[in-house]
Amino acid sequence: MAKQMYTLRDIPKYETIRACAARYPEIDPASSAACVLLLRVASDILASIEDYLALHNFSQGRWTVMMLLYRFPDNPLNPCDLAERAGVTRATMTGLLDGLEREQLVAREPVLADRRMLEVRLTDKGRQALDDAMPGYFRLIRRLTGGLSTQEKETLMELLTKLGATAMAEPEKEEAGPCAEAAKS
Amino acid sequence: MAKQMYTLRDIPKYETIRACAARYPEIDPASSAACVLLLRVASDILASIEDYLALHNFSQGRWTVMMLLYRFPDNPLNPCDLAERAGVTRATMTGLLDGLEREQLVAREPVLADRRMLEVRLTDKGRQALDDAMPGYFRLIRRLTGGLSTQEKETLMELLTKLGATAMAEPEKEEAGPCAEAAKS
DNA sequence: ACGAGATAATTAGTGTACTAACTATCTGGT
DNA sequence: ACCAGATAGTTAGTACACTAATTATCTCGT
Repeated sequence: MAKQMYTLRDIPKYETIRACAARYPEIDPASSAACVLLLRVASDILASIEDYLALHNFSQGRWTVMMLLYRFPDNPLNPCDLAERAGVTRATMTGLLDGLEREQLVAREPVLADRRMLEVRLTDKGRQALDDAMPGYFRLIRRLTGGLSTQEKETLMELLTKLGATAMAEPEKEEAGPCAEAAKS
Repeated sequence: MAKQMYTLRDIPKYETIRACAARYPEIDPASSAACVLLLRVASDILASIEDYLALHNFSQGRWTVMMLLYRFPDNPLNPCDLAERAGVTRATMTGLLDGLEREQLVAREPVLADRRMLEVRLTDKGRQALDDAMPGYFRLIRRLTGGLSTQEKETLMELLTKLGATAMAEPEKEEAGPCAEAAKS
């Protein structure tokens, strides 16, 4: 049942890093240990989530698409929007939508105003599948973070925010066109 | 240059979660937000690392193998050991070793005592490649975590340890055979 | 009003990791 | 001594996400 690991790989083990510290002066053991631990915990949590979603025949990517569509029932999204919001390429989104459409969870429809675009909508079957999976999904997340008090969660989030801000201090590449950018709520 | 994301996908956005909280009583916004942020920061850090490794023609998986081999120069490892330590399946390890061997970074050698097994060793070329990449790798990690003080890193690690312990409270599946388990240092 | 360039979606091809099944070898109980 | 079952490594087939190239459509400046 439990998948080996979805995709976030094992990462050099803590001991490995310590062993190397003797040979490479660049190593800051505290930094390395924090990094490894962060990636490992994230990987474990992600694996749990993937395992749960797999029971409902969703992958993380497909689930993300469904959640996005669920959120904007009135304001249909096109594949380009979805790709940007989900953080994948448009090519990947094509594949995700192919799969979801094959199972009739979503439908693609032409946009009259711009024939390059499509509109993607949840079908009734899709909405149903989402309703079935959603409660358990959020129960799982609550359980996964249950070891921390509210205060601790806040502290964790502060530290992660700080960490994220530093870590992201350079790439932030601009990919392609504006792609609507509507409905920012 | 900067890859879209290696594999850890975007994960439902923070706003998405908040929007859903109104409709699903199971949602604990603090838990969800913490989870999303953790996965997002981990994903960003992982992407930075992958980008760096790609410059040296390593993937995370291949890098992990090289680090493991580097660490046990005297006590050669077999593919099964490597797979277990790296957290991938034996089949995946076969593929990683195929690639590394093709580029002459590692060598497979027969084990006389048990003809089912192989021993994997770093070649000189492999050791050289590792030496080239290692300093920058650890400088990157130090930079990525540079936004946190030593004290903050410690707090973060405590929280992550706690979180990880809870999150991992059930699967922990036993996969296959003992596979040596030697050299635990 | 027309053509260059931008944008949307797709297709083709690659890389990586998984499961399942297969081959070869080893081990231990009778 | 031998065979059932365990173990090591590989192969075959699948899934997913990427880049690059392709096709269709739109937009804007002259």
